[in-house]
Amino acid sequence: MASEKILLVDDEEHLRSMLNAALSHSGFDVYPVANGREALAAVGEVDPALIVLDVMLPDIDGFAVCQRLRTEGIRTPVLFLTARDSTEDKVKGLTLGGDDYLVKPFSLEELVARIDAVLRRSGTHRDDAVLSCGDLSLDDNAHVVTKAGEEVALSPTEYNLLRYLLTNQGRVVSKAQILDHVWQYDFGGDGGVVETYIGYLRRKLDRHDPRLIHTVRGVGYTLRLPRN
Amino acid sequence: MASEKILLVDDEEHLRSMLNAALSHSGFDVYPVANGREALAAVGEVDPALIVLDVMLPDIDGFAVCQRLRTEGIRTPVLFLTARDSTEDKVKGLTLGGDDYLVKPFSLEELVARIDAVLRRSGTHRDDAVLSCGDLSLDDNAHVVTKAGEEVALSPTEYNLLRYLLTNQGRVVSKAQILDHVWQYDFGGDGGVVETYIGYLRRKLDRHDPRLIHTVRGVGYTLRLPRN
DNA sequence: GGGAGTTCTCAGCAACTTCTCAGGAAACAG
DNA sequence: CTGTTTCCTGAGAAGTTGCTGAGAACTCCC
Repeated sequence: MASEKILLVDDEEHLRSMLNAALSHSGFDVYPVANGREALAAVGEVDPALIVLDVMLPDIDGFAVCQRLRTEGIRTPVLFLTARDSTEDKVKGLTLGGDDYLVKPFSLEELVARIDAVLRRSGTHRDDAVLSCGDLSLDDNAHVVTKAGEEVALSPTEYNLLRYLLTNQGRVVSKAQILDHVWQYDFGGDGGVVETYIGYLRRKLDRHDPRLIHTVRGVGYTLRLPRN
Repeated sequence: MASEKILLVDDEEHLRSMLNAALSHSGFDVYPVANGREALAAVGEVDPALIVLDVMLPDIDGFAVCQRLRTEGIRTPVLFLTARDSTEDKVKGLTLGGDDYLVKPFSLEELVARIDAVLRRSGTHRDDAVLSCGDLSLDDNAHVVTKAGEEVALSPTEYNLLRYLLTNQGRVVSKAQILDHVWQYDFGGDGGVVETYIGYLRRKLDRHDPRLIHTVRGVGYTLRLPRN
C-alpha cells in the first residue's frame, strides 16, 4: 500500500497519541512530533503529503511554522488545529492556499474527512469522494447526500454519522465505536445520542424497503443492502 | 502452526490463569504478566501480535500503558478489559486505532471472537471471518447467520453458542464446556440453560433434514453433517 | 433579540432476551 | 416391560435494550 505520509504536530501528549492511533489506522503513515522546531526539522526528512499542525505550540506557533515553510518554497498543504477563540479568525484567511483548519474539539471522522479533502484538492488522490450503497450516495466534495436521486438535507452530525456508516458498510459498528469516531473526542454523554441520530437518519432516508440501516441487537448497527 | 503471540496483562491471579489456559487452548502463544511495569518490559522482548490489557492495574493503569507504548511508536493492537461500573460509561477512545474493549464479566467465546476480529482488522490474519457447515454459515464481520441462503436473526447468546459449535464442528462438546465458553465466567446457573438454547437454535435453523445439531446422549452436543 | 436549525437528554413504551421450571418424550439398563 | 435417567419443549417472570417524541439548551444568522 502506498500510504500517504502525514506529519502530526501537537504538544498535547494525550491528543497526539490518540490522533496518531486513529490516523495510522485510517491508513496513513504518521510522523508525530511535539513542537515547532521538531516539525521544521522533520519536514525536510519526511517530505509528508500533508501536515496536521496545532496552532498553539510551546515554541514557534503554527502560523510561523507554516510561514517559514512557505518562504523556503515548501508548498506542503497544512491542516491547522485551533481552539475556538481569536486564533480561529486568524486562521480563516489561510484556507486560500489549499490549506484548511479544524476547530477543537473535533471528531475523528471529521479530521479524516478534511485530510482526504485537502489531499484530493492538492492532487494526491487518496480515494474517491463519493461513497454509496444501493440508491444512497454521499458526495464528499459537494457535501451532498442523495437517496433515490433526491437530494436529502442532513445536519452536520447526521452527515458525519452517515459517512462513518458508509465507510464501514457491511461491518457492524458498536455504539462505542460510533461515539469515538463521530462525536467530538471530549464528548461526555452516553450512547443514547447515537440511537437518536440513527433514528433521524432512518426517518430522512430509510423509510422504505429495502432497508439499509440495520440494528444488530446487543452489538451495534450496520449499513448494507439486504442479502438477495 | 505459526501461532500468534498474545501478551496477557491482569493482576487478578485467578482470572489470569483462566484466560491463559483458555487462550493457549485456542491456539495462541500466551505470555501472562501481572502489572503495568512487567507489561512494558515484556512488549519489547516478546513483540506480541496483540495485548489483552486489564484497565485496572496495581501500578500503572491500562490506558497509561497503552499511551506509553504509542508514544514509543509501538502500535500493537490492544484489547482492554474494563469493569462495568468504573469505566464503561465514562471512558472514550477505546476503539481507536484498531483497538477494542470488553466489559467484565465476559465469556471466553466472546474474548476469542474479539481477539480474532482485532487481529483480522490489523492485518495479522488468524483465519477467515466466515464459519460454515453445509448450507449454514456465520459471517463474523457482518454478524450475519444464513441457512440455505436465508438470513436468520439470532440473539447474542444464540449467536455465541452457534459460533462455539461451529469452531468445534465434528467434535462433541459437553454442556459443562459450553457453559464455560459461551456463558460469562461468573455464571452461577446449571446446564439447563444450554438445553434451552440448543432448542432455540434447532427451531431457528435446524428444522429439516439433514440435521446439523446432534445430541450425544450422556456426553453433549456436536455440530456436523450426518455421515453418509 | 428573535427565529430557525441543531444537539442532547430523558421518560415511556415496545420488543426482545435470558433463565427457570415443570411435564412429557425418548433412550437405556436390567 | 419397567424404572431410571436424560433430554426436549413450552410457558412465563424478570430483566434488558432499543425506539420515539417532547422538550430544554445552544448556536448561528439576520
